[in-house]
Amino acid sequence: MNYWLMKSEPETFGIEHLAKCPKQTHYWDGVRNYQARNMIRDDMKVGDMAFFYHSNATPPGIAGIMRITRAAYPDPTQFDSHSKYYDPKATEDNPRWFVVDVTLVEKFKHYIPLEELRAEPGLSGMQLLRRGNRLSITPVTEEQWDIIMGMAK
DNA sequence: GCCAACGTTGGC
DNA sequence: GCCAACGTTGGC
Repeated sequence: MNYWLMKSEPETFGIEHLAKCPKQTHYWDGVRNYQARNMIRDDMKVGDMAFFYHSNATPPGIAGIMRITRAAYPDPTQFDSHSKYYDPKATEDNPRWFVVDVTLVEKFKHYIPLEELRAEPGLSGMQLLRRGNRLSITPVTEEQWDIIMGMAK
């Protein structure tokens, strides 16, 4: 089982949006970076757990946790010419972008701001915290997961 | 295949 | 709104 951190801008799709979806489940769309795409397509498995990270928020930080409840399938927004995620080079036979389904597990009572993550010595190796990191999906180690779960209490 | 120009991300 | 970092595009 793997752990992940997934970024989304709460103005567009935040943890409150996921909470209101039927079965608190939705597909995680709009990933348009090949590295992140490959992790979605090849590495994310049903049962994996993920942090829901609010980027471009005030303050940015981790809002809760999700479970991966369906493995990769083609991102429907790539075929929708009205979507901002439309990709004219993608076809149904040869899709370029993928989604997984995520289900809300818990919204943290205590939101963990980025600043707190940076201040935690045990998290110094986290990919999220690396300078210049822009990847919207990053792996998290079990040790990092446990530390952050402890901080959420 | 190089690389300059350009676009995007995301913290501040 | 600024800007550093970095991915993508396209001319050559």
